[in-house]
Amino acid sequence: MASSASASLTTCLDSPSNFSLSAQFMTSSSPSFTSLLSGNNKYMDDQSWGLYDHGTNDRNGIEISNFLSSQPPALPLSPPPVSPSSYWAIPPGLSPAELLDSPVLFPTSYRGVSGEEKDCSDFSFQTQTRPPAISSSSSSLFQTSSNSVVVEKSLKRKQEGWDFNQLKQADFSSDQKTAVKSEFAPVQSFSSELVPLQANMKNSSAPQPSYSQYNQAGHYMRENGRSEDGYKWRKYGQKQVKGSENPRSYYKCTYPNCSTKKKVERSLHGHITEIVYKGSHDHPKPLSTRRSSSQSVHPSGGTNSEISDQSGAPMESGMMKEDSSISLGEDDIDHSSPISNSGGEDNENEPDANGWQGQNENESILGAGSKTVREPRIVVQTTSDIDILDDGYRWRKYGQKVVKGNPNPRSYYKCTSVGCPVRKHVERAAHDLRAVITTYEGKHSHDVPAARGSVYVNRAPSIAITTATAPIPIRPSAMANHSNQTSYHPNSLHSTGSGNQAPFTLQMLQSQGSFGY
DNA sequence: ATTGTTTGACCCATC
DNA sequence: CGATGGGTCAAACAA
Repeated sequence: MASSASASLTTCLDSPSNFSLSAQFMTSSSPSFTSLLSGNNKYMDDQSWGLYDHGTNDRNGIEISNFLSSQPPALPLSPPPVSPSSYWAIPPGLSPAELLDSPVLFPTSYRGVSGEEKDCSDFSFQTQTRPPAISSSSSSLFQTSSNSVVVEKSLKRKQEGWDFNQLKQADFSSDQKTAVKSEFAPVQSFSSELVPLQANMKNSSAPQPSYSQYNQAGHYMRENGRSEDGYKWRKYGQKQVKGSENPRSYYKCTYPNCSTKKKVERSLHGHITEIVYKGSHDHPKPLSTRRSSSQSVHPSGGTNSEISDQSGAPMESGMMKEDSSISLGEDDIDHSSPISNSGGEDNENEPDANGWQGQNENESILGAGSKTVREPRIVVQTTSDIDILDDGYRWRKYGQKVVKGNPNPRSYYKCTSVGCPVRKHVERAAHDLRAVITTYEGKHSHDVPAARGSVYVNRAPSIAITTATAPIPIRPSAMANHSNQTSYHPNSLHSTGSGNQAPFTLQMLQSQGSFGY
């Protein structure tokens, strides 16, 4: 395929310390996203990959703190109908789940490859997806003939000690690594299981929640019997795996004849530390009762059962098509969660406790590109070139500090838009100055400012992983395939410098709504 | 009655 | 062949 698809994986990080990597995949040579993700993947070793190229991954010693989850591949192996949204649909797994569900780009959080993982055979992505926002949508783009996709990431949180989220850190401490693996499934949507985490992330600033709050993740997962990745799972076993104090749960998709399974490891605090998907769903996601209200009415006036997919084919009643354009709005986010709160504001002062160096002067615009993460609560990106981190928003630098585990200062930025609580911090990877780790927190309450540049250009292939802690409003079209998962990182969506273009164009992305789809 | 979880036992692959 | 460990089964239990 001659298309270059840049895919961003968004994952939710439990804590600021976590970081996700955003990567843009150049598929000109046609490595499928899946292939890229899969272990053994030669592409991972390929120098073309910015991250690896620069040795920013675990192999190089970079440790990433918590990784919440990844998303499974629940996607149809075949490309969706023509809707742009479908292109952007991301597979589940990379939700981690839904994020991965989406075909093309989806922000998935990349936890980085744990040092344990050798030779990058396992490429781990962690994604925490906020409940709705994290839909993995990259399925189409990443769809490949390959049946196996392994996204694994284990990152050790290296940053600790920041008051910023002691709570999170505490949890993380227990989570030595988090990884998401997707086996056999080309696309996945990140499991929504991550959603809870995101919610928690969102509240990072709030009074420290008890661990029990974190455990509420399970709540999301069980809502209506389905996890946030949109599928319904039945737990059929649990074991204590040797070498890990975290119990591993085994789930099967409850859809008739669907053999998709997933293994979920959770920390003692309930955080998902690893998700491994096996198999791929050959059916649409079941409609969730929760969303049914918003989905009940089709624009055309039809009911769910009458909704047609992009190709005009009738949708199976009771099922939600992967690439449906149903939007996951705020309603999908559980704001009532004890842990959820205004997210963002609380962090304002946190830095102070740790030698925070406030700076209100430097206003910097990190991103010129029109694509940006719209509302990821937390987005961590690791790229080989900081330029690709542009997100289109305007930022004001308000502080800088050196965090534990990384000699490089982390600068802190706040969105300059009035009333917008979004913040992000950027730092060079400890082991590779060429790698930049950007973490977003909060969600933008506004659109991306007029882009200085409409086209985002990657100088080098990179892997971007973004994580969001809080639900991100998603436009209907954007969420098409990943209704519940991760937020997409704009950067990942940007076209790369390669001559091969992805099936979608920037315009398509823009027209698709937030997340630059 | 239905649905989902828990948990000990069993199966099987690997060493 | 036995030990080990991961994965699955299925009865019991809970909501």
